[in-house]
Amino acid sequence: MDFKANEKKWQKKWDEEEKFKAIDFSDKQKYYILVEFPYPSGTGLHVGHTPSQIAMDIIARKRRAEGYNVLYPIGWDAFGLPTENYAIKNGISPIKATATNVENFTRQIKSLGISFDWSREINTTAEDYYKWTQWIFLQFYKKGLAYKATANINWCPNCKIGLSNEESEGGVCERCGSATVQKPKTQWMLKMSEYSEKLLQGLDETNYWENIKTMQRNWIGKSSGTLLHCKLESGEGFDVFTTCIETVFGITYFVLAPEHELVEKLKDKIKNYDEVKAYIEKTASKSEFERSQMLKEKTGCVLEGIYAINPINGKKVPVFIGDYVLAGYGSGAVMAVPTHDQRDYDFAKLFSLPMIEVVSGGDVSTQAFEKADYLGKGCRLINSGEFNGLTVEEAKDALNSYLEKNGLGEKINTYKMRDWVFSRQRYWGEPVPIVHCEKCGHVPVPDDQLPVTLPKVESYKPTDDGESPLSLITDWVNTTCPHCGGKAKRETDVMPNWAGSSWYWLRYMDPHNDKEFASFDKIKYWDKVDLYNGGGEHVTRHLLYARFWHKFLYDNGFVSNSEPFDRRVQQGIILATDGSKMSKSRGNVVDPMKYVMEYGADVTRIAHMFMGDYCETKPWREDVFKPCERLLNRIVALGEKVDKNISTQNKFILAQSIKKVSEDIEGLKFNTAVSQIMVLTNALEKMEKISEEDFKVLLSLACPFAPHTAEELWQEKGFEGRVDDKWPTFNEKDLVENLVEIAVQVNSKIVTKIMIDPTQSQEEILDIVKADDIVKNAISNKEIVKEIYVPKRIVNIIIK
RNA sequence: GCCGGUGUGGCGGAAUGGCAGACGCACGGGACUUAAAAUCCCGAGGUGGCAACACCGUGUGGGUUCGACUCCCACCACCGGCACCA
Repeated sequence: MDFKANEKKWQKKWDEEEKFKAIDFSDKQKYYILVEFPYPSGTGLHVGHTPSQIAMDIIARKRRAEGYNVLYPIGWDAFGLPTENYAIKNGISPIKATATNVENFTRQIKSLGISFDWSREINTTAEDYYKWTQWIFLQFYKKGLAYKATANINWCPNCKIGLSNEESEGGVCERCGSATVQKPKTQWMLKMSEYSEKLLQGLDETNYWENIKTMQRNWIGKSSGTLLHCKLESGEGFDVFTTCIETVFGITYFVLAPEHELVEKLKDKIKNYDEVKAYIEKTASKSEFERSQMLKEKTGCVLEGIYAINPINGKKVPVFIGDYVLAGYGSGAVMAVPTHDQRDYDFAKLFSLPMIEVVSGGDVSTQAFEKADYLGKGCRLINSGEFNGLTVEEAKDALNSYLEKNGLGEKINTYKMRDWVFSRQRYWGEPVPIVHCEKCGHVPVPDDQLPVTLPKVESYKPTDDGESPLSLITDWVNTTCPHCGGKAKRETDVMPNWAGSSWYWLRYMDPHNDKEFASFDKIKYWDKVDLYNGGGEHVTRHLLYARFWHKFLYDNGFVSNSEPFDRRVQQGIILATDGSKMSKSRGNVVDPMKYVMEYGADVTRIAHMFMGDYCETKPWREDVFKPCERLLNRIVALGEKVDKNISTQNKFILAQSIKKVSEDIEGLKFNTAVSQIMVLTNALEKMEKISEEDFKVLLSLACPFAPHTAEELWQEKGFEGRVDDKWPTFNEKDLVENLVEIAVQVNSKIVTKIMIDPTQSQEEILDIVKADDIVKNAISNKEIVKEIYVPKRIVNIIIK
């Protein structure tokens, strides 16, 4: 068969008959499969995209054959830096570049025979899409969850440009290689922290892989502890957060983050303010890179003349600032107990500060005796006044109630997860739909004026002060206030790349709706994404952002379910053939289209799946293409052996294959599913003639992997209907072979192998085994202590 | 440092606690061919042996069990994520 010609033929036919169109409100049970939509880069489809698209296509095709109404959509996550940079460099508009790339991607994906419902194609850069991205942003704004605040951006002092985290990995500018610094800038933020607990709890409602849940839990980083209300000698109050309130008697000093508001307030009382100021400035100018270099090396500065009172015992202790205390976590201040916290210990050594041991059972002469060392070991408090003698666990409770009763503290939870910096100083993104009016302040653009479209300028340049390129397009920036009609300026920041992907699965449900982002009825019908496939790198980014938006929409009555995705799975990363990372700069990127051209889509699809475990990281291999091509050719050749007049002689292997292939597809074990198709093919090849049933089962099982060839052979043989009309089933009783070889062990060593009828009773089988000459010989004159029979597998006779 | 994951022939990889190495690749031998490619058949974990066979084998060391790649404990190596989170 000419695979390639055949593939074109079927792809055209599928297109014409809209075979893969998902039907809203169909009576069939719905099944929603989602792959992360690609970023249409200029380099075309690569092997980072193809395995997941093929794998999910296999599941989609199986589900359709099983009678489901499958939604398997595709679209483009097209805002982003590469396109913007490409556009700047070549002086063409990103819109044009995107259109070209999308066209290219579409052609490539279609050539693989992926059964996407193209009628639902979306593009995050289309005005009728980002209109709704902006609309959702405004819902956040109206609920007080979008606000402006000063946050740091990665700034390259050499290029004079703000960089994304990806562009400044390791604290180095991707463009020029110089060290980046943190530059404060007023930016839009989304109050994601408010959803910490909901995002954490919601994981229990999902069927994500356990490791994905764990990663998100760690990222959210909940910890329970005590907020201790403290006072300075001079009366000013401040809070510290601690998870070890049992050590409160061991406080010998406090440390504030350099950015702590109290420092500025105390300016006049701090005797060494010059020194303090210098330290603060030094901290601020430290780049991410420097900070990571300095890791664990403590620095700090005492606030001379400032003392704080330990609320538990009224003791007066000094106050420091130190950059090991993070402004953004807890209350930005810590109580320091050097005996029971290694960081405090290091700091105390540096400044020769006193130490008080308050939990017994450790040795604090050379290092701290930390909570990981003492928790759950029955250690008791010392040097802690009336709390002496309590175990750590008892002391926690006792101290918390004492503090609460006396208004000195309360139990709280804190989270590592921060609010989301939602501004980018870029061109190619969704404009933030806010207008700045001198009189009215921030004014949201009214719904009927959405979308705020990007100005279609011929060229634009990055600014040299860190502002968005949009700020230079004055025609666009100057506008009128929707509220008072006076002069106003548009917000020039755009949204981050993650915005468009934070709700796209909802748009697929109703992609052409111009009244709402998607109708509630359709959202209710399609419900959760049943199976969501994506990359591991998105677990703490996109996947978390998406859940956040979805939960917000749920809380405001726009969607029907509080979690967007039911099952989340990950494909393994494909490495270069030598096991190194694939990258453009190394020039080792594999182009899957090369294989489609050489072998055709079906062989390429099977080869992708046969390469190894779908979920494991693995190098790309070429040596799987030949055997997969051979497999297809052998299946084609088997067609010649089909004899209408015979019935199957292969009940067992057919049943076994249906079971194995079905289960393996469900379990994402595509490699072993292919193996089983090979096993079945091998078995059928050994036959002189095969029945129609034999061949039909083979084609049906092969269809998700090699749909074009399966369709064609089905038609060629004149079988009824289409190959994927139904998924084959089997009878349990066919799974039982009438003769099985079992191993016979004496004292757990194999002595022989015997053919038995597995339907016989254990007694009968043991009798047959013991009648065997070799076995007889092995157990002669010995006492049989125990006999073990594992059905269809093994007999073990224990003798003494 | 913390949290995940992985470790099996020359290679990719299979194995509900039950015959380790399915299915393939590469390899060797053979058939077809003037020859090659393609295709087909046979062989094959390692060591020793002409052989039957024996011994050794799933990162390392222990343990549980009639029986362990699989379960438990300790450790090593590699990969991924987080990382001064109070």
